[in-house]
Amino acid sequence: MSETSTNYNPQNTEDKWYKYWLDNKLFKSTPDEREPFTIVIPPPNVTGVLHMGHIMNNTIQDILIRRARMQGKNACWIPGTDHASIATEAKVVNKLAEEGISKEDIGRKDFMKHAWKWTDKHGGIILEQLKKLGASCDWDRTKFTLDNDLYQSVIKIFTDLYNEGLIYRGIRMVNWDPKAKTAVSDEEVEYKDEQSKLYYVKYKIADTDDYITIATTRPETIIGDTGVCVHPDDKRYKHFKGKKVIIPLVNREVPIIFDDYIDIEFGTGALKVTPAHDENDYMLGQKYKLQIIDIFNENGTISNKAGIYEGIDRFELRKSIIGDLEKAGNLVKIEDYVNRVGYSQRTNVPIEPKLSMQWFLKMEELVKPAIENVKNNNIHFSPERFKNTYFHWTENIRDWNISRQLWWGHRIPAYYLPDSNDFVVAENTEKALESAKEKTGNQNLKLEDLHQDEDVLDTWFSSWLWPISVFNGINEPNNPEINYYYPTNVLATGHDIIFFWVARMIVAGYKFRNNLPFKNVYFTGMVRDDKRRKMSKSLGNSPDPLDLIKKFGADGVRFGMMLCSPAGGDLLYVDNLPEQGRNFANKIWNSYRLIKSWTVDKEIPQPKHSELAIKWFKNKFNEQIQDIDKQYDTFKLSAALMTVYRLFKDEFSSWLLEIIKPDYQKPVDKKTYNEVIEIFDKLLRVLHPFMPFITEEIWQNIKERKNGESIMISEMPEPKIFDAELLNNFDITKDIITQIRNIRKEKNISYKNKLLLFYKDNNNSYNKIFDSVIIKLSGLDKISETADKVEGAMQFVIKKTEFFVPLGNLIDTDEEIKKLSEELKYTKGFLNAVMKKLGNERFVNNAPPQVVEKEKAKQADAEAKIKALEEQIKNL
RNA sequence: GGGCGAUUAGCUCAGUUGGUUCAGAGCACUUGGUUUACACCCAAGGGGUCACAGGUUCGACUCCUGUAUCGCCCA
Repeated sequence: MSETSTNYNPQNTEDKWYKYWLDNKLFKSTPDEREPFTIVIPPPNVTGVLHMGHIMNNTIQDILIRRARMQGKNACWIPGTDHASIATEAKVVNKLAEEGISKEDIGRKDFMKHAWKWTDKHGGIILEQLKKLGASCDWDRTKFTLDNDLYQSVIKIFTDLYNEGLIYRGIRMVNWDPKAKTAVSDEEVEYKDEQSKLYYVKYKIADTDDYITIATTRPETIIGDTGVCVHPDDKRYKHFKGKKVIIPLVNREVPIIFDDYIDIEFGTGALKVTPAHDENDYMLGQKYKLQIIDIFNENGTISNKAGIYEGIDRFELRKSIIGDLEKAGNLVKIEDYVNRVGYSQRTNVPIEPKLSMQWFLKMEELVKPAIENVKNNNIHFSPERFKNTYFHWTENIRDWNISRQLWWGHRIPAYYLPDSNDFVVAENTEKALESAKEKTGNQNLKLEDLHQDEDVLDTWFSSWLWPISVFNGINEPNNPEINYYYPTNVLATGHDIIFFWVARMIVAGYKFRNNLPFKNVYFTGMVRDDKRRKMSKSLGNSPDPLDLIKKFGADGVRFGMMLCSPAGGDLLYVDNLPEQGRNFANKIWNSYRLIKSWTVDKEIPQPKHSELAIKWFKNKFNEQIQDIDKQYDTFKLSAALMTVYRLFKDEFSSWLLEIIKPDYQKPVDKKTYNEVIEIFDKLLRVLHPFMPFITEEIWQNIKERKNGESIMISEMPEPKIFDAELLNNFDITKDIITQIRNIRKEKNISYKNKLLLFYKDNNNSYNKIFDSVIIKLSGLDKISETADKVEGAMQFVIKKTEFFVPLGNLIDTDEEIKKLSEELKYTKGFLNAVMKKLGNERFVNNAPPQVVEKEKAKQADAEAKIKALEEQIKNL
């Protein structure tokens, strides 16, 4: 890009520098003697594409990792993807369906070929997109949860846990997703309030003409009923003791049972019991040994078990069964009713509670260290409030259903013996055969005789190992990489997966490494639109991040994202955020252009104002660096960015550069030039983690750099001691300059007309140190002290000092008196409030001495100011 | 139904252990400005009873109780 271009153009620099970083292997990390700083990426779905949430999340990680790298740590950011069992399999199934193929038709082996083909085609796109954002991952370390070593890790862990007796197989009521045809975990069910109906249906009491009426929201499950339950204390039904009822339509005779589980007030106080399709009914069924009739097929249609309606969809049946019940004379009435319905997060169809054979992991013992080490802050959460949610879940932990009825994933290493439900669990087929021979005593057993479990493991059952398995720490627990990089430093992830992933990783860390997986967890919020809706593809309210990068530059997008994303808080995305980022990039660019446009004259001496301004800025810089460090340490990245932003824009550009800027077409002195380049260099470094591209572009140009040098491996400035009094004096200087600027504006006086400034130092408190700066920025001829009032002058008071700017007949005396009187009135009011406090005995006696001292100081200051103001008014 | 959190300027949010830099920032807004780095800019300015009601305290945005509204999690 031409250096004269007044607008920064990111498209000319971003790809260039990313390639430079890659070519010079600057993202690469190998273990060495330095302190490691490790982040593992929350692996996105391998066939997914970048969305705004990824942008925010990965920007945060990149900022942290780039800063650590510049602080001299061995920074390692591991990228990768996960196989997203349900989501990916669903995509492949859909694609095959378009070709008229079902996965059952082609079988497991061929299906897997298709799935891998799909993965190869779409996989990793998201990682390429992250490069556009500037992500400084060590790409040579890219991992995928189905890579051979990661696959083996999962199988090994399953086997070990099984052998320890922590994994078991059992029939359980699971959340069945009839579309994906798999069980999903409790965490993957989303409950929604739904407007529905409550149907009242009467069941005939066997061998009588009596009826009992039940209320249900799910009339289609009537055909699976194997009992009716009432409360033992319910007077209405006492006489039914020992009786049976006839289930309508199917004419099944089932017992009436009595249990105090029943809520007498709800509906009719009589509950139909369907043990196969409701968790509580199942519990009742077990207790009273009721028959279990599973009326559904895997896809949500009616099975042949009930004997009627076979093949009809569950929701179709709900509609049609009502007519049938009415015809049969069993329908009593229908009421409107709001109830909560569980939906599968993956496929968004209503969950069907279903009994099925699943694999479970016992969690009760495993979770204990995970609770303890968050409680004692070994693992720190930011923001801390997420601990509450975390404890609530971990302290009420339930066994984890780890099997999924899918093919895409880690296949459960359980091998069934011939014609048996008995099985062996082993890491590979050879070992399985060995165990099987042992178990059966049949030495002639062949591999073909064994049948491996058809199901795969929950995707999270591989993700929970991620911080360990990316370093191959499961298969080779003592390899140098895992020993060096683990535990990792920070995990940055959305708070929505605190249970799915974060908690389980902590469990895995302690179980398999006896050590925490990460020291800090930075929970991000959700990216929402201006109406606070979550951004999602289905709503169509999310911009394409790559378009944004094209439009505003990666630096601009990163800046916009970070500026408004407090830890854990939601980010309301609007277009003017990256726009602000782009504008700021442009500001930085123009500061560079300004400095580059100066010609340097070695002969001229450094002006006083430049020397002072640079001295001031260095102190300001150190003060601000201290703040920034504190903000980083507490993960307040938005605040840190804001501090850098204001430091650059306000202090550097608007004050320092304006002071040292040479007059038009005049050269700058060598000393000032060198020093401002040094300052600029440091500012760029502080900015670099947030805006890596523009800072590199300018950093490479402000000085001669060697090939392979880069700002991203330069040293991050560290906070040094600063002179607070000097900073304070400069603030007063700014006040004075602002006052004079206001006078110019008010009286319409051009900067071409030089002014005079007099000050009357009443208490010997005015420090003249920055006078040369005031002269330069206010367009003054000179500043002089005066012992008396100055006639025909604009006046103002700062602290205890009176100032005069003589303007002769331009002065409107009445106007001035009015202005000064207003300030006097305000100051008197202020003093009044202070005096009231000091006059309060209880305040003086009870408040700590330094607070009282402060009030007294306020009093003295206000009194001095009042005196000065009264003086000025008298002058007029 | 249970739990957690929020409510501060038009918008998005800071406000660390109650007391001068505690009423703030950015954006938006208003006014003025082509003083040759930047109009993707500069300078100046307006704007809040800190949701409401009580209480504790010499003193409350900050602590306590209650109310209202909203959000999230769990059942």
